Amino acid sequence: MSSHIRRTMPLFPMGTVMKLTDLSARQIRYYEQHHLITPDRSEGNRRLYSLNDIDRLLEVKDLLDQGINMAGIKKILLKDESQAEKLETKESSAKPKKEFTDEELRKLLRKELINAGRFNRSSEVERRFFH
Amino acid sequence: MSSHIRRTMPLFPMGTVMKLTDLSARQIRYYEQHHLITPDRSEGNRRLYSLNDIDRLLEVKDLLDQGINMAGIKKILLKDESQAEKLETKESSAKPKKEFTDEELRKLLRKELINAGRFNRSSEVERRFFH
DNA sequence: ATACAATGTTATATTTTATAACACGAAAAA
DNA sequence: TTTTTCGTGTTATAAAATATAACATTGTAT
Repeated sequence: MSSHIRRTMPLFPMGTVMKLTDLSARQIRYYEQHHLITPDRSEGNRRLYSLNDIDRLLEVKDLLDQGINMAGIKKILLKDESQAEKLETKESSAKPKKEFTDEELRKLLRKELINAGRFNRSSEVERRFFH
Repeated sequence: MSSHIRRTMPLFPMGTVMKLTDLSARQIRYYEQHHLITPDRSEGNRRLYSLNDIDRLLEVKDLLDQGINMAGIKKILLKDESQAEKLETKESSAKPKKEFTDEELRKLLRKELINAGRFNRSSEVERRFFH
């Protein structure tokens, strides 16, 4: 209930997020350009990130480390988001909804990653053996 | 165990701490003058506070709200700290401490900070903001 | 009334962040 | 192979956040 507030509260400036994620400012802003995060702004136009934003950035980093490109990441993360929304509204009207833990969300992600991995495997093979 | 790392990692700049504690920059620096906190510094001399620092600031605030003055607060808070120091030095001399790279420390911290709020009830800040 | 404690306010210097442009290596496309 | 595109680095410039220090203010105790 109030965990939503804590996790969405715009608190952390760029420097803190860079340390927590080991991403460069350039990268973080680039992912924002691609709508993977939408940090709030301070009165003076500085970005303020929430815990959710940082989580998302770490997910993006994971996916990138697995060789998935931005198009794939967008597909995965933004799709998962729309699904979660649908599930939430449906469940909340049906029965007292059960919150997803980050653990469960990550599991969902892994599932989709398998598909993404399959999708990309041939190009990986090409990279390793034909070039 | 590694919660010590998470709670002592210098991460938060002044602005974030002001929001988390509802204290003014003036107040925060004043309490530092009185050695109630000793925040780290960035390469460019900006203060970087840890979760422990923020906890301590909230304690100070509570005590002030109870009408206790700085002298009393110092007595109260610095008393059990000297005890802690004794324990620490005793422990650290007992067994050789394990080496961590900055890289590893951040990774650990990141994990625990992001996942903070699942079982851990040890921190006032976490109780207030991250759970 | 004076002195001190805790905090506010203001001014100035330095650091951090925002924005935008250009650059570059690697991979994809042509 | 040559040309694009992608993801990120780098640099320059402007604005915001922070550091420091001095002086001001309010309340409290002496």
